[in-house]
Amino acid sequence: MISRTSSRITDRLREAGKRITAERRLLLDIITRNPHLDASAIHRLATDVNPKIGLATVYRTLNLLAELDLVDVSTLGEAHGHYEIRGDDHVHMICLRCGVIREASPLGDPRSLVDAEDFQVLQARLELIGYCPACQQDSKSSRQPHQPEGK
Amino acid sequence: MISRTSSRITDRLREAGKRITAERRLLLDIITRNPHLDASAIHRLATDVNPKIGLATVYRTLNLLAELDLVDVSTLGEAHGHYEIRGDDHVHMICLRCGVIREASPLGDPRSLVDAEDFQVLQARLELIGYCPACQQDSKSSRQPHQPEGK
DNA sequence: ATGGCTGCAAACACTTTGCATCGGC
DNA sequence: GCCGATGCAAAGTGTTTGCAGCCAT
Repeated sequence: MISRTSSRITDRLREAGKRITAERRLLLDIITRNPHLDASAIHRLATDVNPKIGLATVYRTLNLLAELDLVDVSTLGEAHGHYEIRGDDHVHMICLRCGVIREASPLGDPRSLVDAEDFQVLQARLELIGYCPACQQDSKSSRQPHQPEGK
Repeated sequence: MISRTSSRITDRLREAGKRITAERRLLLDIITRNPHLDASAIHRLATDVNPKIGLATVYRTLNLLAELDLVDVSTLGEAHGHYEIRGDDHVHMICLRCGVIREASPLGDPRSLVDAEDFQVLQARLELIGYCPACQQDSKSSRQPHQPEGK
C-alpha cells in the first residue's frame, strides 16, 4: 500500500531531477501514514527514527513536495500549515472544539455544485466545519475551543 | 447594504458585552467591503483612515470576530490567514498562479456530497483550486506562483 | 468613574535562509 | 568528484501579549 504510493512519489522526484535521500524517504513515509500533521509533528515523529534530522529539512522537503503538487497544505482552522499527500478530491470534517479531522470521499463530484465558467479546476476541497459526535454535548455548555487533552 | 450587515454585527458585539469603538467600526467596514484580505492588508487600508491604528488592534479585533463566529479565517493557499465576514456556505475559486479569488454560491447543498453521519455540520466551504482564465495560457509556460503584479 | 480597548514594543511561534559539510548519482 | 541535500544557527515573517493611558458605557 504505502510502498506503492511512495514509489509513485519517488519516481516523480527523480523525474524532476531531485535526489532520493534517507531523510526524504523517512518524511514521505511519515506523511503518507499520517495525513494532516503539521511540520513540527512530522519532525517529532522523524526524530524518533533519525534524531539528527533538522526541522529545516522537514520544511524544505514539504515545500519541495508542494511545488511538485505531491502534497497539499491546509490550515484546518489553525494558524500553521498541515500537510497531506495529494490524492483525489476529498472532504475534511473539522471539529471546532477538539480539532479532530475526519476524512471522507465525496459521494458525488463537488464541481457539479459550482458554475466555474472558464476557471480551470485542478482540485476540489470540501470542508465541513462543526462538532464531532464526542464534542456535541460538551460544546453546548463550555465553549473551550481546541485541544481536548494533551497534544 | 453595508450598514445592514454592520448593524447586525455590532448588535452581536453589544450582546456579547463588547464595546463598539471607532477602530472596530472601521475594521468591520473594511472587511465587509473586501473579503479575503489578510491582516496586514486590512491594517494598511485602516491606516489610510486612521494612521494611528495598530496592527495588534487588527489582530485582536479579527480574533474577537472569529470567536463570535462573525468572520471566517482561511488560508487560501498562503501561509497566513485571510478573513471574511461569515455568511452562508460558499465557494472559493483560487488561482494557483495569480492568487485571485473568485467567490460563488453553491448551486446545491455541499452537505449532500458527504455522509457526515453523526458529525454536526455548522458550515460548509468548498475550494476549487486551479487557474483563472487570465492565467491559463501563461501558467503552461512559466511556472511562477502568485503575485501577478505589485501587491 | 471604571473596566474594556488601544498603541506601542517586546515576546513568541512558525518558516526560511546562509554556510560548511555530507552523500546520492 | 560534482552538485544537490543536510544540519545548525541566525534571520525573517506573522501573530500574540504586557502595560500604561484612553474612552465607550
